[in-house]
Amino acid sequence: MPELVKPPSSRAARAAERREAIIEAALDEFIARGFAATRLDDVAKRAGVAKGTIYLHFKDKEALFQELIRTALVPLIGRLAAPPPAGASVRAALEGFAKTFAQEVVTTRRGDIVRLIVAEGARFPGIADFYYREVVSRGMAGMRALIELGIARGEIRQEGLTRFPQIVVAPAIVAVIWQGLFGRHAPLDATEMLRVHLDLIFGERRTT
Amino acid sequence: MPELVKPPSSRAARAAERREAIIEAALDEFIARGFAATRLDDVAKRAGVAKGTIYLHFKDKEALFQELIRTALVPLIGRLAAPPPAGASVRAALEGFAKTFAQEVVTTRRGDIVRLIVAEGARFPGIADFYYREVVSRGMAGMRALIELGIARGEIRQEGLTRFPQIVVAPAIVAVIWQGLFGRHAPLDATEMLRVHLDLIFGERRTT
Amino acid sequence: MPELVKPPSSRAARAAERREAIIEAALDEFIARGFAATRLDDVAKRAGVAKGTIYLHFKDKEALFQELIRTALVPLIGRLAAPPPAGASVRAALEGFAKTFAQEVVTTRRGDIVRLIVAEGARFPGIADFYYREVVSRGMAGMRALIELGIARGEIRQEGLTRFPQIVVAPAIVAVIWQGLFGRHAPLDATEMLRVHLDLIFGERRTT
Amino acid sequence: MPELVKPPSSRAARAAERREAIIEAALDEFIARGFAATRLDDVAKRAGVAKGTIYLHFKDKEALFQELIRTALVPLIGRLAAPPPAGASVRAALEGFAKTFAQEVVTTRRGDIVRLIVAEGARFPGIADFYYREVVSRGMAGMRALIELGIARGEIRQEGLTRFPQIVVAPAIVAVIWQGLFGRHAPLDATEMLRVHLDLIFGERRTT
DNA sequence: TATGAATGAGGTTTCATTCAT
DNA sequence: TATGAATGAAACCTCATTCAT
Repeated sequence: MPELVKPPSSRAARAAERREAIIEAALDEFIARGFAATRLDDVAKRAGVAKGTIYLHFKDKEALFQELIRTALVPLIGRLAAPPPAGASVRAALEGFAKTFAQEVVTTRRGDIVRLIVAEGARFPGIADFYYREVVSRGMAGMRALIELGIARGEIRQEGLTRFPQIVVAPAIVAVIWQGLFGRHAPLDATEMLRVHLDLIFGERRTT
Repeated sequence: MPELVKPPSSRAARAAERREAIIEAALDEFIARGFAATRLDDVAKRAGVAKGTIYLHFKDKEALFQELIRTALVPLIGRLAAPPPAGASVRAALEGFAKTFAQEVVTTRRGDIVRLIVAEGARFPGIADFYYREVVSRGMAGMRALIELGIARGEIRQEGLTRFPQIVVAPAIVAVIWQGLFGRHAPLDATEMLRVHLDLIFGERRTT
Repeated sequence: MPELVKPPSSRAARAAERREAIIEAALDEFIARGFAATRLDDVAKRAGVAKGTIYLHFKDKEALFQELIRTALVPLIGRLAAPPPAGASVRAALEGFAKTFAQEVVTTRRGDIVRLIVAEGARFPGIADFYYREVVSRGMAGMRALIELGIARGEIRQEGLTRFPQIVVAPAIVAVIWQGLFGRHAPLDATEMLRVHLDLIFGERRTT
Repeated sequence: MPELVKPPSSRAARAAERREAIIEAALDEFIARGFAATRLDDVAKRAGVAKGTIYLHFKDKEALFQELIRTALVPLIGRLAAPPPAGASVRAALEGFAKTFAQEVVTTRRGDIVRLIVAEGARFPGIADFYYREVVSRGMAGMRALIELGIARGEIRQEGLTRFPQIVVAPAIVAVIWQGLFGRHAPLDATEMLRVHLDLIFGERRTT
């Protein structure tokens, strides 16, 4: 009878749960304070484990941070690699993307994660590299393909965009940063801004 | 001949020089490590003063950081509040701005400062507020005026830009961040990107 | 046989021991140097713990000092609240008190504690208040009751003493202070002095 | 024309004035914070001189403190060595002394000085020695002479007091300490207490 | 003689990491 | 595996003292 409290959890499952709890708690703390100012004590408290337990799962504070960022990126990657245009127009695809981004990234913890990467990335080459490799380069590639499709279909005129997909994404990134820095005093209607930006790329819209 | 060693340096002047040296050194350290991870010991060493001297000029580490950011912003503000288009076209004005930005901000310490603000701003409301008040809101207002002029002159078609001058600036911001995070492995031709972006706004260019 | 090294010491017990050691060491240091001049480094060294350990038990130096004083006072309070006269004469009761005080306070660490409170009390209102509430006011009340009893029984003539029990205690206090300041060069026979003082209050003694 | 501002002050007089100001300021600070916690910066500010000036007059912080105490004691010594009874009764002499003490020491800065000595004396043997030599031993001798006179004249019965003049002074000392520690919450009528004490020594009074 | 900027040793406090239980 | 008391290096900050002016 080794399991008195949580019968259905094997020991391994319990360990995984704890690990999850630590990651979750650490994410909150890192977002709130940044890497250097975060105390593992607080992480442990928030995760409901002892401080030493963190070291059973992660080599040290930096390893926790790095694994954290990687874990946190998975859902983001999922989102981006998700719906290819299928039969719809490129504009529709980008509008969908924009809407999703405005609603599920800019003002949510996903946005916090992006801000965290922007803030700490320069100090953690490993993270910047990983982020570039796993998210940015893929995202840029996908965006470029979409732009090319748009050009091929005549939806997009500006051929130069192919070389700088960043231009298409830039307002979304700026929206995330804006929200973090100035959102409190000068909130930004990200959805509407991204719509205007798509109008700029595709020409004045006729539908919503 | 009362001044034997440093002719024009009165004691007050020397103090001002030291203060300058501290700010300069602190800027470098804060850029390299972020606020929390910067050691005042290192700042002092780099500035060539004793640790205690920092406290003659700044109440504490945070005050140093805040004053630093303010001081560092002055030149940026100067750039932004600079000469309005005068007789030239709006496009020419923005091209000038873009060129200046690409050359004198993105890859220089001015860019580092912007990145520092982006990274630490969320943790220092005072700084974010100050930056918004002194730089961002002014910049946005100036940009909006320029956009309106462009629309009035028929150079710009997209009227929605008036509501979101951020769209015009976004690629420049993204260029700064990109440089900091991925510049090492995937350098970005900011000048060219901004040019493409202006093409998007004004239509394909014919002149440079 | 699960306990090989320190049989009765559970982890909690060991922690309590350390706390005790810190208090003990701190008391010595505070007595020797006063609050401001005491170094926590020395306290840690004397207690045989690391500097950081002190902070596991006490919020900061001041909290250590305050808790210390409180802890140190408990035995003193015990002494004072101790034996009511019972059947014996008031003089006998006071002689017992005086003897105890002269032997167990004036020249012992209990006296050092009293001196410490006298020296630092003004700078720590909390301590002065606590000391007044827990020791002085109770002591005065007890002494007043004793004086009243002495007057009722005809042992004491001077009715005014009821209003100023401090007079009865004053030589004892002065003995403590004298010992601390001049004891080295001009030792004081506290026992004899207190005896003379009781003679003053009760009239020339016939018994010892 | 060397004196532009303060014509009648010679340079030496000005120096003496500054020295006086420093002592005055230092006394206030030492009383308020004790020796270790007093900052020479504050002393300088309060004295209206530069920090360095203190070192022109005193070797270091400790020398300032020691000289201070000596200087501060002069008036006290004057009081004590003052007019012997002349023709009046011993009781009258002691009543005069008690009154003066209650009014001009207990609640004034002279009392603060006494408290300062009591608080710091143990840490400064030089001061305790000096104080003992210059004040206490003389005071005790004077008091003993007075007691002997009282005994010779039949005013005082208790011969043992000769050996412990401290008993006569004790309530005065206790009043000073009480005022410093508990005066705020439980003020003491020192004048009345000393009167009761004299009644104890001389027998119930008939005159004031 | 007077100044006060500068120094740097030294103090308090924090916190990542370890390890006995 | 989990705990959390203990560690001690290292950070921030203070302040007595010095010295060029």
